[in-house]
Amino acid sequence: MSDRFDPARADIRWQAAWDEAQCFRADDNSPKPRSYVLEMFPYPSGRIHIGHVRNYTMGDVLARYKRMRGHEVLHPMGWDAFGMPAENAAMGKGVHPGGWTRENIANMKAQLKRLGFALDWSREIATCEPEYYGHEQALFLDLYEHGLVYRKESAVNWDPVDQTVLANEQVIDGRGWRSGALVERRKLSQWFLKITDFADELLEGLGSLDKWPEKVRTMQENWIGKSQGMQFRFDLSNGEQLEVYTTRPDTIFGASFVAVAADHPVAQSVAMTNCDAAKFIDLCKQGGTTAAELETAEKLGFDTGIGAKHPITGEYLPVFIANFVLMDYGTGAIMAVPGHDQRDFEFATKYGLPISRVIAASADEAGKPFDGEAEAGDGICVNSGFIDGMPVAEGKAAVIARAEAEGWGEGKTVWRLRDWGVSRQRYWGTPIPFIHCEVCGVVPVPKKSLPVTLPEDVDFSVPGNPLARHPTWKHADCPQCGKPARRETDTLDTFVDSSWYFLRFASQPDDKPFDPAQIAKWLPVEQYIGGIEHAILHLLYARFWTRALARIGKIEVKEPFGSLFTQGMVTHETYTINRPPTEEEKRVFGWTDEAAHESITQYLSPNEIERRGEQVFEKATGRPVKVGRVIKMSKSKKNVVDPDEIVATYGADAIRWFMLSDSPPERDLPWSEAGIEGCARFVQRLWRLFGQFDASAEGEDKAVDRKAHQTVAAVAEDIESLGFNKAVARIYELAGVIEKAAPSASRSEAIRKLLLLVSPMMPHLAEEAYATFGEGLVANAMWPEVDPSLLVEDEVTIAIQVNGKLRDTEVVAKGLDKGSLEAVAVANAKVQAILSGATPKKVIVVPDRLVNIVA
RNA sequence: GCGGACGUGGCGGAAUGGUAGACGCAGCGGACUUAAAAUCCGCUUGGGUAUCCCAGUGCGGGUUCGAGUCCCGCCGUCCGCACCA
Repeated sequence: MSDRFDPARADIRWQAAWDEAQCFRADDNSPKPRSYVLEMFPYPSGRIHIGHVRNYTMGDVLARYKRMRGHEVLHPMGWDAFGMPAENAAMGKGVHPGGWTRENIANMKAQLKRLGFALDWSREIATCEPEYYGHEQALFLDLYEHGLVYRKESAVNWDPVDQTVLANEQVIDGRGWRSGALVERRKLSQWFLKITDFADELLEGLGSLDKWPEKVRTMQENWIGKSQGMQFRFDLSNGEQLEVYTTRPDTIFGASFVAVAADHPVAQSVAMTNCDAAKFIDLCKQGGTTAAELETAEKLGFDTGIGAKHPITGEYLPVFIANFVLMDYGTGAIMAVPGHDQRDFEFATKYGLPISRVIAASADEAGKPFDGEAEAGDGICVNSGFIDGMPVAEGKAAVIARAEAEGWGEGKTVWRLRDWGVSRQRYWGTPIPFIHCEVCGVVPVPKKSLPVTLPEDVDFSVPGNPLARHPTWKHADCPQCGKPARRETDTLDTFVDSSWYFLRFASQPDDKPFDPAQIAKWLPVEQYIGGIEHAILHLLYARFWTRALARIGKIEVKEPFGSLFTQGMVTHETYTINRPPTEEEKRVFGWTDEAAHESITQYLSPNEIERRGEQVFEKATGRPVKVGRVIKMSKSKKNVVDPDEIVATYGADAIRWFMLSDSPPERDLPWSEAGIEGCARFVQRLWRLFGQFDASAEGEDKAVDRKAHQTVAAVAEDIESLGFNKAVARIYELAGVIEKAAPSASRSEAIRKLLLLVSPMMPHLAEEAYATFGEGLVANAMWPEVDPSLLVEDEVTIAIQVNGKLRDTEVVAKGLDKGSLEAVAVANAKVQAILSGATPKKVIVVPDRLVNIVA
């Protein structure tokens, strides 16, 4: 065995050996217990990001570990290959989205291979290939046949200059990212999936997901947003009725005005005759469509002059059109209670409307003024007629009961969850398989004609949807009447692609999306791993899609992901230097010489800096560099590192080890050059240790045996709970113990165990060393057995406290009874010194842990 | 704005309500070496009148024999918000 482990040679050698032996190919017919380990598949942006390395290393360790425990493991990989970046590349660089994407996939696949992941590449899928999206179209038609797909009008961000629909991320401060034009909300007829039909199920289902993080379940619960409230009607002064919904019927006596959304029919009809109202509605249409934008915008309103008769007091309340009322939630109209809703409070303050208290902590506080903000909390009803004195919950029920008795309203459950709009006015996505016929209306493409494929010859020289302006593609004959008709030119949201890919991984027949029998065998995914940023949308859509397929009888499984883990981001320091502006910049930005002394802050990449002791300098110029905050790696801040370069310098095992070390996997992991060097040193340290394996060594070393068995048991637990950083710490400890131990059979056996323990984490090093043992591939080895009798210690160190403060420790036999422990503690010299003859008031004894003497 | 999380040495972190700082990184000292690298050994929360004592887990309160952990109120940071993936 050579003294140094050479990753450059070993990585390639063992990756080839695994390929050759097809170690990681999942056998659909295996009799072994199954484990489906899945990491969220990547968008093929071109290069693997270090965050991917972290994600896939975690999954890989688990997959390899499960194999060692005798499981048949499905660990697949694919590409979420549709989406905007490919179109942006097409517009920016003049390349075809398909060519660009496929090239990226080839590059990233090679990068993943260099990291030595135990993936079943025979099941690789790319969502942009007709072999995948054709099946998606078929599933979409199945949902359509079962009434789960429909069309309705919905708002999009419209760029009036580029004449195109913008994604939310393309709207910056209310303006289009390319044109700079003020964005408008415009309505288009679009395709929707009836996720709201499943709102109850999706909410209920969360209860069974006990292996999901609590926070993700809470976020989904809030997102679905079930609320029980009251829907009721105001009689308007113009003779019409206005239906409103409220979650707080208990505050009805505090209503001081009524507000409707800008696109509410009442607002529209006012606008017909009142041009100020029409102008106001136009004003409301400015800006983007995101909730954050709508809710942080200044509260604006327009008094329609209409009065709404309060159903209990009979008083007339003014009706406003308000920009903070959402048409999509409830009825698009609200009763506003400024005292107990912050938005209403701000609005009332601005427009001088009454703010009255109807909830208070107690009856005596009925007259208490507000402290500059609404009070949304609990309490009892005050100034509220027949519900005075009732707690909030009781007040709600009483008001609903009265409304129902008098016929002007009723209790109603309302969901925050909206139906899923899947139409995208873009090229690089799954074509929606429908045809618009003037005679027959909207007609599905017959399944035998699937897939509807994207045309290759498209023009990205102007903004907008290339499908819509393609000269021939959209012309198709109506499948029903045969007359010339028009193809749907919208494509599907890419979240649809990622809502069923885990099913296709488990089974991929040519003639249908999947084989239900195989789905039943592999699903649910035993462990799903990905970023927290997918906590709501992707995970909710995938749950919905799975349930929808179950409801229409395509599969049995209802929840796709049995256990979910959300990993943290990889972060890095930022480096900046200040430099004076160039002549060019002075000219372009119009800086005068006086202003030009203000220097420009420029980011540097980790490659462009060097450390000399504590200080950091720019390599090229030697100027001092300012070290900034540790933040998420991003291209704009240049604080990125390239996994390929790391692998080339330190080897795959070192970067894998770094990804698992130190930070708990759910938290952020700060990348550091020093850290990766430490990992590379540990790889070599293990190599030297493995080289000391001596099958002929004799003699027993109980302490080493004990440590080895304890570590095997603990690391197994840590891996199963994805506590990789804890497993890493234990492996360091075991390595330290073995290094200090004298040669013995126990020591050699401990070295063998250590090798097996690290093999899921550093598979190349482990193979290289295991090869010298002559026992085949470690990838096919079994996890070491644990002797339970070696797990327990016979002595323990207990803490001796006086008044909860540590004063000493004592080593005692494990399991010593309370009385003896108390005697040991009281006899302790330091305790005696502190007590100085006094009798303890009380003694608390926790066996094997501590004794606390209360003096 | 709404929803969700997080906060412990110089840094990443460990700690079923029971010895705070395991383990790693960085740093310092030493051994080996002509020298360097590599490797090995030791030290490393702060303060003090230093074999000992005091303080200490973002801040302020509380529960408890005992709180990093539980409760209440702040402060700070991060993530999501439906057309980024």
